[in-house]
Amino acid sequence: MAKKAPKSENDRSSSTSVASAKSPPTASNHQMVLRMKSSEKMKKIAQGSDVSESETRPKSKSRLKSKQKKKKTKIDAKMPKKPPTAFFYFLEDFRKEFQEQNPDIKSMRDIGKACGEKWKTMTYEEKVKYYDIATEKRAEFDTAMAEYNKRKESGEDEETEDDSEYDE
DNA sequence: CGATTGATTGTTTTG
DNA sequence: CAAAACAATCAATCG
Repeated sequence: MAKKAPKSENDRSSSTSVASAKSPPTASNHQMVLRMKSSEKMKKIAQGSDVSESETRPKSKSRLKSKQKKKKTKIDAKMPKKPPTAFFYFLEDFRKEFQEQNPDIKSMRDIGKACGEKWKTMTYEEKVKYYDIATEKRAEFDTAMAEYNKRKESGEDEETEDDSEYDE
């Protein structure tokens, strides 16, 4: 049911393979552990693990304070930027549809909310599609990070500190 | 006029 | 291991 008709868009080859494939070429170390954990989590969701309504909602305190901007983690001359997550990819697609279905909506905050809800309703298979893309992206990112780490180990005396980074 | 917030979740980063 | 931060996006708003 609800089997999304194949859009004959097999550019990504068999992406509907679900978790069967799951072949993360990564093998860093601690990172791998974390990644594996993620997989476990997904499995949990796939099996449909109840709910967890208690979603800490700090309302606006932490969010406000956080402020996505503010390079606190300076250092980053070569620090690879974080690639968009699966959710973001989904957003890209969803955004277009959402705008078409809701041309009245203007901002993304509304879309984001809608996406979040829909995202939760999406099944693992559907999400996997985006996960796959994100995974690929991360693979590239991993390489970049390897160099970044290397560079750091090689000689990170200046910490890529160009100018003055004395607090703000 | 410019920069920032705002909202979503997922990965990244660092301690 | 855990928590904080940030990733895109774009409209609206503050200064």
